[in-house]
Amino acid sequence: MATIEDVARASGVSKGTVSSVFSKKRPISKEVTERVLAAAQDLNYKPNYWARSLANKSTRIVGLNIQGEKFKFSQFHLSLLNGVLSVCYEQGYRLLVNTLSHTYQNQLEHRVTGPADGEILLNPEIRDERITGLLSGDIPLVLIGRPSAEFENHISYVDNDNVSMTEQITLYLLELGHRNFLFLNAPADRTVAVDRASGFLAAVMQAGLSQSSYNILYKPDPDNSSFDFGYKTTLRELRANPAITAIISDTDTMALGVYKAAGVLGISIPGQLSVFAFSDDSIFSPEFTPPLTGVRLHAEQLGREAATLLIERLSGNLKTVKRTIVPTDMVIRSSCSAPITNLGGNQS
Amino acid sequence: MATIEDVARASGVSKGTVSSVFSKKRPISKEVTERVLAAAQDLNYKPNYWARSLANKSTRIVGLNIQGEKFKFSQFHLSLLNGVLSVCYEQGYRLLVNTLSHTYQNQLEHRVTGPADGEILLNPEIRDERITGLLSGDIPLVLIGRPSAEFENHISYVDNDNVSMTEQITLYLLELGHRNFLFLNAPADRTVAVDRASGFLAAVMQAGLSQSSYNILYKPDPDNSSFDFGYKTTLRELRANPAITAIISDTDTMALGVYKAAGVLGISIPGQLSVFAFSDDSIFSPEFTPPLTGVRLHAEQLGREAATLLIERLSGNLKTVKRTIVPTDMVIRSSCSAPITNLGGNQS
DNA sequence: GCATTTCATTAAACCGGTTTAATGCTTGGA
DNA sequence: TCCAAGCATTAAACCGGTTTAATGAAATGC
Repeated sequence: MATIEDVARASGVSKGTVSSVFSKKRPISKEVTERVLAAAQDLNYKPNYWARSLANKSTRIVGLNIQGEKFKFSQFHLSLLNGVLSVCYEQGYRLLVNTLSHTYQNQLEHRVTGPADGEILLNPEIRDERITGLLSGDIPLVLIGRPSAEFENHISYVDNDNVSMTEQITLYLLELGHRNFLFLNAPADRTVAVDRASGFLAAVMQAGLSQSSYNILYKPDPDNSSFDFGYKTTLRELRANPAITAIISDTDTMALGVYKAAGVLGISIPGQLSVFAFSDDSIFSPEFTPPLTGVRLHAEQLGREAATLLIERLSGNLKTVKRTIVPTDMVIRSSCSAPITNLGGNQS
Repeated sequence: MATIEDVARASGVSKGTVSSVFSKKRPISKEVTERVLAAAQDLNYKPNYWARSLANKSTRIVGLNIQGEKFKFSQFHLSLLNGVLSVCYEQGYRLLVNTLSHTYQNQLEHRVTGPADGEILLNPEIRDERITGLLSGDIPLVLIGRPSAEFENHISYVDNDNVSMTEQITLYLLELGHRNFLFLNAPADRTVAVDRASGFLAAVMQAGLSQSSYNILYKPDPDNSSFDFGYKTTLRELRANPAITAIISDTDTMALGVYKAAGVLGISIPGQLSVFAFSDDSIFSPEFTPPLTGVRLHAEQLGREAATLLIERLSGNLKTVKRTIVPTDMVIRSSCSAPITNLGGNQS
């Protein structure tokens, strides 16, 4: 590949001039510009990305940091990614997906500064090593999801209002008459799970429910299939406690597992069991049988906002820490209804 | 951020030595290594990615080239991406998603060499400018999907056997007794659409069907929603020609649109209309009502193979052009059956 | 008409690493 | 004991761009 030196020589000017022609950072006479461009064309020259990045101290690359171990993109991430990408597209940024195993990254010969100008970090955990790691390299950082309290005032983030949202949807189910809940929550170490649990608890406490009338279970591991978790857990819990009339599920995929379990058990939705799901972002949930009631998190907008926030910061327009709350909205379809009144009394 | 120079000074050795300690490319005495590492720790030093890439002429970044304009990831791409990422993860490569508008990239000041060591190119079109562009920069290239004939022997690619696959599924529908088809194909400028069309045509010709008994329509634009296209087109075509008994649809999302249209028209699936879909990779299609019959393309494996091929090439183990065919398999569920025998005769 | 400003251009330094060729020191063999 | 080989280390060149300070020519002011 031809270098700037070659072009300079071929067009009889200095490196600096060629540089200016390409970067347009300094005026060059029309005549010289044309001569340089012609030579560049001849030699099929393009400025080298890395040399330029090194000198400019900027790459126009945004990093997407997903948790390391064998991560799989889900429906939710898909929308989120589309949001991030659309902003990158508009702003001329490339997106780098960080996918390196911890063992790889911890090897001495692979420990380097990130190639990106800034990072978007997904699914923050309670004490997230990634945050401290990135913070020490002082590259701009935006989270999607709330960080743990210690960082809350030091990092920009984008999130839904998980606490009050969950409180509201629980109230909705309570008003329908439900008194026995199974809450299939996100993995326990993630802040989103904590927030949803506290919103849920606020509502059930307010309604004066006893501890025995609800059960919060956490998806064991991000690697596990949501569908399987929904299916198996529902099967087990519903057998153990037939009094349950409402299940709140982490995602629509998980809800599908709940549907399947209900089918196996011969339990009708919503007649005998109401199902509610977060993350109603897939095109499929309206087509469930029955159509799924849930809350739309607007993953795409979350992605857009996060990318916008980060790029704002990178371009120097934003100095302070900023928090963006993306509103959610409930979409009521047909998977939740009043429970069949059980005249035989409440067993625990 | 501390540089290698700082560390060298602090530990009383030369830059070269520090470099060797970190890159492990040359032995350094244990004593010196420890001294350097201690100094690096003190200064919170990490080698600079860009500088290293520049000197090494390698970035360990794989590029994913999606077509430029306002691309949205679909369910299919999701699986594909997961496949690519899993290989990157194992091999210590980062993934860069190329998302720059053409207008941006064509600006002189933004025309640079790619930051990636190699590229995976998605959805090749008949005469794909991206291919010639990348080829001239002679960076290694792997396609997912068949390139047009001119490149077929010059580029490695991964693909399904679209022609014979489509022929087979058409034969399957023919054997069920269908004689009037609507084929909702991928966008016309993509090679996959050409291949599927020719497989379809081979089967219907073989069966001696006249031109009036089938209709191939192409999704107008990659930006359009598959769901909407499936819905609106089915509505229109089925009204115009009620003789149609089978619809072959590009994706499961599109099939969902077909379902919806059938619902609106009061047409039962599979009783009055059989629906078949490519790309049965989503977790949702088994849960359609009725469960969708389709062909699994194994998008994740396509992604894995492509990434593997590319990385093999990058590490120098592979010199020649290679072609990988990922087998497909039909998953027969309940959306296709024999058409209701129409004793009233065939209208065109 | 002369001093001054403006302007395009350039040589050299710089970004932060890696690598080559040279250096001096220790080993090993005869 | 002497010379060759092996070894860790270093100074300097290099990767391919950008940028600063200096230069000389043209344009401007009075």
